[in-house]
Amino acid sequence: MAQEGTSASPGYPAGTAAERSECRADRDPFQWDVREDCQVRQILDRIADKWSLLVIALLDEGTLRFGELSREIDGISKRMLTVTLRNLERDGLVRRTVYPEVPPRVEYELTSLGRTLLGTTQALVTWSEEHQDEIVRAREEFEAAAH
Amino acid sequence: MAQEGTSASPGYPAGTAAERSECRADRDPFQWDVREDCQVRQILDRIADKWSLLVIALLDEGTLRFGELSREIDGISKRMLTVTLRNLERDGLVRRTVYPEVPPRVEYELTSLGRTLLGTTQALVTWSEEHQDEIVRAREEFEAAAH
DNA sequence: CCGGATCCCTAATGATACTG
DNA sequence: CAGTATCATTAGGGATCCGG
Repeated sequence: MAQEGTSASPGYPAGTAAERSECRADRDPFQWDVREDCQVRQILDRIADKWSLLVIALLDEGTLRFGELSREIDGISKRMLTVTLRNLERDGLVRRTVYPEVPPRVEYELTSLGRTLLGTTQALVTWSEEHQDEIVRAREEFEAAAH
Repeated sequence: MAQEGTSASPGYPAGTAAERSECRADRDPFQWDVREDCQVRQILDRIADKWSLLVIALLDEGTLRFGELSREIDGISKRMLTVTLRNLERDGLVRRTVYPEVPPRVEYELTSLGRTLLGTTQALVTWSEEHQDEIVRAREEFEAAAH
């Protein structure tokens, strides 16, 4: 338990308070802060993650159990699903509810914060669907050009 | 040259034609295809990439040279910038122009296809900026709960 | 100045076995 | 069922040197 998660769990450089406050400073106004230790970068790294995007998009449909997510997301391992869900829970995007039954049941759903992300993630998915042909074509051309 | 790129270059399973055609099949209509070998998943993996997002967002401002990108994106190495740019070029999102001068000059800009992604990537960045406080708070609560 | 090719190391991820 | 712990693997990414 020392290198889990897309980023380390407790992590972040010690004294980030000062850095955080001047986070958006001394750059031209049209550009957002791209510094590595910036909140935005860290959040982006979590959201724009291979599995996180899929989980969020799936939870659009409503509450799902661990096993359901596991089956829906082709190729994810139990481990990565756990890690991904924990990170999302940690960031307040997903709520985890344990029902003290036997056999145990655990349900996941988007929080209201998580739901504010839905539009954007869906936009990404939609974009991918709409442009996959163009991209495939571009790849073929690129390959053909024998760069 | 055998393990570069966010995904392998020539890659993709051999006979994907059949799979591709039935790609969106036998699932409920409200759900997109999440299969690992699906185009959408592969494209998503490329777009939702730590560096790709940053590069695309930066190229919003216009044409940039390799060195400029390198300096703007805090923490990226020459190598990863090269790899990222080549992937984006390969997918037809970025155009690379070499000027046969000495010293050489290479410029990168979004293609029209790449520009169709801008709205979405910016939305992601904006979302992150707007909600960073909530997320930081959620993390602190989560940590406090000593889960 | 813009990268390509290599070497190398660490972090990320998969597989498996175990538990409440 | 829903994880956790451990081990093994590998792919991501940095450093460096080289060529155009």
